[in-house]
Amino acid sequence: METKTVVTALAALAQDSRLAIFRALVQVGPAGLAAGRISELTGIAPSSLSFHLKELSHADMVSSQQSGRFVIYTANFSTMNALLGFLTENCCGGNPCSPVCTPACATSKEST
Amino acid sequence: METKTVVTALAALAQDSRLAIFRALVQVGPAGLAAGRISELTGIAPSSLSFHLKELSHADMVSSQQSGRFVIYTANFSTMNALLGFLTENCCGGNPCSPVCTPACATSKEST
DNA sequence: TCAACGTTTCAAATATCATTGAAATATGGA
DNA sequence: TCCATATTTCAATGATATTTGAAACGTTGA
Repeated sequence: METKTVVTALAALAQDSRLAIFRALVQVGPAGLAAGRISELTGIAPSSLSFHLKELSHADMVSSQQSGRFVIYTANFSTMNALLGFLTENCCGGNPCSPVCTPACATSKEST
Repeated sequence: METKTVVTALAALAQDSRLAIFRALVQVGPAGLAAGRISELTGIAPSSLSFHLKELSHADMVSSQQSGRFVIYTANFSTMNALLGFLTENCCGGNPCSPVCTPACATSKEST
């Protein structure tokens, strides 16, 4: 995972509305949520929500798929895990300061 | 860990200079680095560095201690771990989507 | 085709952040 | 005490982010 990518991912999460959105999606799991439902749950106005979803999408923290007239958003667990892995990488010069493991969730994949 | 705290921590890391600073501190471990040394390693100008260190410090991502005329900065591993734990919390509604463990490093403590 | 619904785009206003250089502060040694 | 070193503060500038409402877009069902 590149530093630039990590900064983008962190920036995507470093905002009240987006963190709320992302957590809602993480907690609902792979089924995801329609944009309108996210708006209801979080109280974020549709246009503002769309802006933040695009931001999260651009950071690859969420994915979307059209379903009828709904757009379903889901958390990108693989990116989340890559992000978490990056932050603990090379901790203490690579010495085993303590057992480090990569947090994982369903649908996780490889990361660099 | 409160949402507000998490946003602050994420925002602290979501910036090129600060991520570089933090990673340098993570990799050097508990021994830490003097401000001037961080400036050398990262190429960040002293005044800018000081700004970012204050930001990281305010987010409780780093700690500092005076040592002679040097100020030694160290990564706050406990906060980092709390942060990582928060992001994986309640994943998929609390269902065991896969083994989730809290990444850890030396000197880690409790978190909420 | 038409109207309703769900979502996104756009432009403008406001707020916040990052960088710079100069000056200030504090520590240690001659 | 005086000077050099290490770090921080300050003010100003430029750049980015966030929110809002109105309008546009695409999908569905009548």
